[in-house]
Amino acid sequence: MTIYRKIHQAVGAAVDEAITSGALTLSTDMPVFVVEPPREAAHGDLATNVAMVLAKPAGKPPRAIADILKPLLAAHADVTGVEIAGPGFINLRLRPEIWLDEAREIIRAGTHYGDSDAGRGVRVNVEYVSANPTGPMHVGHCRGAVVGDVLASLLKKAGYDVCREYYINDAGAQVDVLARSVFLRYREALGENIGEIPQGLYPGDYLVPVGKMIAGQDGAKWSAAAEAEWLPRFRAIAVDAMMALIRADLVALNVHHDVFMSEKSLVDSGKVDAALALLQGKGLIYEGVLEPPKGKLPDDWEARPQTLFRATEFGDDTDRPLKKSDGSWTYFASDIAYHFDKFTRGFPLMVDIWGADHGGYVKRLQAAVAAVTGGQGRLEVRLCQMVNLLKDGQPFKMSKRAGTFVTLRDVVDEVGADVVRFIMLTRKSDAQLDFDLAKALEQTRDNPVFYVQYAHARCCSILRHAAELFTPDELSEAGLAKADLSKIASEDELLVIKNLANWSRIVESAAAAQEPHRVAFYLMETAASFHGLWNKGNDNAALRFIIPADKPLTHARLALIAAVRTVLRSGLGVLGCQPMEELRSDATAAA
RNA sequence: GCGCCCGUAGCUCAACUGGAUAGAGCAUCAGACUACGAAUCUGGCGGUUAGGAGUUCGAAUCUCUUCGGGCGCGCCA
Repeated sequence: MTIYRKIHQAVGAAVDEAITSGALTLSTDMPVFVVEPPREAAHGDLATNVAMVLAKPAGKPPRAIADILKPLLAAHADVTGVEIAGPGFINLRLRPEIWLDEAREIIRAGTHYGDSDAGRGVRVNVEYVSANPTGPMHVGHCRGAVVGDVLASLLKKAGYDVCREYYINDAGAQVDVLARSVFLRYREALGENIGEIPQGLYPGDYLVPVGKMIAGQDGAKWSAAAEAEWLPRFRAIAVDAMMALIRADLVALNVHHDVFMSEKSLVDSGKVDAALALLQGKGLIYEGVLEPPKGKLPDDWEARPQTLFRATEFGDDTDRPLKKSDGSWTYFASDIAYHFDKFTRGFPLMVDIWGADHGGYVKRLQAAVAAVTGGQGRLEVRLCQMVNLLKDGQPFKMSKRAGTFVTLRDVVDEVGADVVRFIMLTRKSDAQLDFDLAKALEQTRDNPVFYVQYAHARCCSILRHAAELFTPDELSEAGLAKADLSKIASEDELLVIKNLANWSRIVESAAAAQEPHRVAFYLMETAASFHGLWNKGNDNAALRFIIPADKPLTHARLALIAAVRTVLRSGLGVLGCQPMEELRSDATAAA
């Protein structure tokens, strides 16, 4: 159990005791309170707001409640001091050994340190990327891919049962366009001069090998055929080929999925019809005419009756069309079916990662999920704002093969997957992000990736040097866990451990808020606290980690270093970044 | 016109979801290497949290409103 949880329980027990003894009477249920590190380290080890949240239910001023709880908390074996401060905070001081035990626990747990059961095994489906299978991934997909991938890892670490999913939009009109584009490349492969790629088709030369492949397999049998004859085959082959490109891009970015769900398979299996029939049965579908959209009116707008979903009954601003004028389902309709399918596969909680340009779509799909699951399923959507790609402050253009856009591969080739991943998380996802490829490779303080990697490499460097004084056994994790940590006495060192002990709280709160960027910020903080400690040794040689004349002290400090390294690894693991053993030119990733 | 997101130090951003004196980096000023990597660190300067009103023990955070920026607004996905 973490220190925070332990003390949280102790505070809860103190309140219960006060209620039992009659000192406190609550008019409502016990409110939620927190135990957290105080803003000022001088205020103690931990602080709780319990007296303030109890003020109303107990009908007493916060400080009076704190006075009642103070002696009860002071009696706890781990508490060495209780102070009441400010409007009614209760500040606690703990035995230093508590923190030293935590350092030992970190080394023992390894990168599993920080694992939490807060998610209680709830099954959650995280859907991300879901780029259309019409070409390689472009830079615009980067952020959502990383945010989704890291959020999934974070939820898993926080105790959720996570499924990572990709939705293949292989049923829409854009796949017909893709097939026609490939057909052109097919004729080209047969020796025909196709000239310029017409407007409206995909011009990228990544389609050239697909056309060649079909020409190689099928010969000229399609060249004079009607579109209706060749279209199905070209669609299928083209989608497969594009998904192969996309999967390779995902591998390059170290992004993983458990399930690739095909929209076409959903349509073919009748699940769209079934889901819509379900809504029909609930009386939520009707034929009607929508008001024209406010603001600028589309030129070809005309009022006409449509098949509509009563989204307004579930909080949307207007009812939404389910069928196109040609009678086929809209994308919205198959999306309803898709999310209903997720729900029936056992995911009461669904998280979708979308680009901000889809923001207007959130309400209607949440309305649909509420309707089709009878309120049992919950959809949450995290929107990712745009990334402005720069190099030395100038907009970055590369587009070596794709025609008009910068591919994800261009970016990964330029700076590496680890850097891309980390930088994508240096802002909360609903804020715009400038990504300067030149700065991302700088080895300076203002490059957060480097800064964190440097801290990890420094830990490794110290442990390498320690091999001159200690046996491999003594430097193993088991050996370091046995170090006499009571040698660690300085406030600076304890502060570093207190920061490490925050890791599991960060995991829980970042997972609850679905904000993976908090992990990146925490790692920067952890790196800063460690770099600070390291430099204390410059001013005062007695604070250096390796003191050859005092092996027990050195061993204890090495254990502290190992704990720092462990938490950095654990955090980098969540981010999907490789921790670096060294950052020299011959740098290699940790095994 | 409507909806969503956003507005915090000169710049780029945090603030553990309502907590204490709003914190970091960059820039700027003043300092620290006979070392385990100074690619780092220590300190100073810098704020009416866009403006106004409200909710309560307490607001950057919640509500309303004004201003400013971004995205979206039938039969694209």
